[in-house]
Amino acid sequence: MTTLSNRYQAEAAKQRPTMRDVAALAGVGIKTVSRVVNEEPGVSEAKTVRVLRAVEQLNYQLDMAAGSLRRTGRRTLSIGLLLPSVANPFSGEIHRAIEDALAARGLAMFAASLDDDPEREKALVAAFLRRRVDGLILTPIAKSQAHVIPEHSQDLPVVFIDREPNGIDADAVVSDNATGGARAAAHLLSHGHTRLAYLGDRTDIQTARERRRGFLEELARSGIAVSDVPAIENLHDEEAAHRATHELLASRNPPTAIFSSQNLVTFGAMRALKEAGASHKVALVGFDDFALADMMEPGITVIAQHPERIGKLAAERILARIDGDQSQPSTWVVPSELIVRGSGELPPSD
Amino acid sequence: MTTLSNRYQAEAAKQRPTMRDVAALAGVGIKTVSRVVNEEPGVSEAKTVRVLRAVEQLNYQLDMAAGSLRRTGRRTLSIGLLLPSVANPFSGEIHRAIEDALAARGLAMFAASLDDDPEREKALVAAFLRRRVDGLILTPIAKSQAHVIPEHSQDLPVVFIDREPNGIDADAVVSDNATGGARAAAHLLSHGHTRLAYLGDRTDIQTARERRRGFLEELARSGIAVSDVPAIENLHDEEAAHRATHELLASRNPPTAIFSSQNLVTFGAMRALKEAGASHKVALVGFDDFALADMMEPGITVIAQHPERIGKLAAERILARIDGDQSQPSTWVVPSELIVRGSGELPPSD
DNA sequence: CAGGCCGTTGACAACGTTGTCTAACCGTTA
DNA sequence: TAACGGTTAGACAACGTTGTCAACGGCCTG
Repeated sequence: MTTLSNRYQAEAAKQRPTMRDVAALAGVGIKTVSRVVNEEPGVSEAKTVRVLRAVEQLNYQLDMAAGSLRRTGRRTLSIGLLLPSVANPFSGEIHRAIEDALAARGLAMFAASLDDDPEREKALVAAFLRRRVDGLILTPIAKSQAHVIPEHSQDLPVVFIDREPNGIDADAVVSDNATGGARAAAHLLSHGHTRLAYLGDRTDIQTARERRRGFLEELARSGIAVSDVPAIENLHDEEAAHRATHELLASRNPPTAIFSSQNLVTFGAMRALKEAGASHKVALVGFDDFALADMMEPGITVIAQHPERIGKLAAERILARIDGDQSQPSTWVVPSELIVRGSGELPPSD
Repeated sequence: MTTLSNRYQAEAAKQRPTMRDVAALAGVGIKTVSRVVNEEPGVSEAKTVRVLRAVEQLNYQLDMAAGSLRRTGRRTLSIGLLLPSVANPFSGEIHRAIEDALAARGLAMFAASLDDDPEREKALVAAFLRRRVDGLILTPIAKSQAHVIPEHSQDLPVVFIDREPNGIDADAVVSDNATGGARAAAHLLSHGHTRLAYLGDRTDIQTARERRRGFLEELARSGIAVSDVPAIENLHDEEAAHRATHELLASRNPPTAIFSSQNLVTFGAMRALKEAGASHKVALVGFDDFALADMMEPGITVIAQHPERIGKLAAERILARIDGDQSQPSTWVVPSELIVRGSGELPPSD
């Protein structure tokens, strides 16, 4: 029975060849095949050639999973990446920068989207853990990352990106969100604005809170009564931001300058300003750069982040940890940068 | 010696727990643990509870790699995705759509960027094969995919996206590139243009050739002398397209309408038109939609592709193949759509 | 009360690889 | 010639899991 079904399989699907097959064809032991395939030294020229020829002939492909099961350290040469969404251009650039750094080491990347959902964060981390990734790079959203990282994985390298983690002591690579917010405030103030407004993302997102804090603190330092500054939050999509901007413009005492703390919010604000014919009247500074910002009318002044630097740094950190770096975890901050394009330099309209 | 080093390891790094550990703690056999963890039937309520408690207590995580090594069919529950670049928004949307469809089945995705480099295509396909992915979804760039897919992987589900493969008979999901190109031509012709130009991507990219073909064939059908239509190709980035557009506008007999066959090319053309003060004079239709196209002045008319539908279809195909669908491979075509926004409806300027 | 059946359970081998260890072989040297 | 060292080679166990199968106990049936 067993014999029959095995034979059937062998004939029907001609099983994928294993090292044993290669060894048989080359007339050597399987360990010799292993040595050749893994480019280990200590195999004679003659046998190396024979093995390689057999590999070629059978089209043999090493099974890394089987190998890493036995290998000391159990390296799978794969790492897990958890992003807000792979469809998000900012995430995409980080992803690419990480890939470039890790591919050079032969590491493959699992990628997944969290949608800023704490439940997904937990489920996807678990899924990657079950696949025994050598490291984890993630954008946290759950309130705490402590119960997400099982204690037994404490030796698993983890690097957080874009947002700092809570309840776990690990490396993080982030933008200088508060400083960037302050930079936006200072820029608008320097152009004479005194009636400003803040439009921001969900308050459970750490970066949104930081940007708001930096913005408002800078205003306070300059003597603006912060209680009078409209701060409309929890705008998670373009439509919400669009509505909020229209309401702001229609209010009794409309702002002469707006700081939008995230791309989709900036888009919503731009659209509302355009519809209201106020693109050239109300100043706008957005957090995070985007394609075609310079092609708008006026060009959109932004606090640009550097996703490629965030990704590169995160990759360097995870590689260092994988290589055994035991130093104290810490947070790396990638500076943001003001890019002047017109919308942020409009003077107060009255 | 061995005992010593084992004990050392056990104490220093407290090895990740295995089923054996869980079984010992719960006082059951390891097969019972396996059954509980994999939610197989045939385990009494009492033992199930004891096993789950032990799993909890040890923070046990199943090792999927070890499991798939033994499991019949060797499913790894992972699939490989090869895109032009994960940083490319079009690719990102496809990626996301695929992820959404596959995550529901517990499949994880390896993602990698090809950069339209045939060598990378080969290397990355091999890397995914070594990891024994259950399926491969890729955007081909090499001249032939035949030697990329080893014969022994013929039972490996493969779906091509965005471009059709050569030298291998497999499922593909693509946009109607030629029809889209023709649609652009017809649209511009219907607005009275007779002096049109084509700006296109590298000619080794199949979609670029198809878009060009569809565009020119439609012009020919309408009696335009195709030999007089400037077709500037091999524009792979924005800067090249920008230069090409300027040259076009400065030529003796400049076109009154431009068809740009790819996003970066469209951006370059837009920028050149703006600099030349011709945004409202020379009509422009781009292939592929992009964020903020409606916010430009004028809005940019495009032939929109549907990356989310391409991704969804590709995911459905790979799942069907994984589930054993043996039907003849074929190509699914996702229709493109003309989106009218202003730039494509400008009349001939003289 | 014997026999049979069913629901549970766990011992065991096997998946494809790599680490360990011993064997065989070669050429040197005493 | 015997002993030795260095190189090459392969037999074997083990990694953590799942498929197979036999054994157990309880219950029903005749």
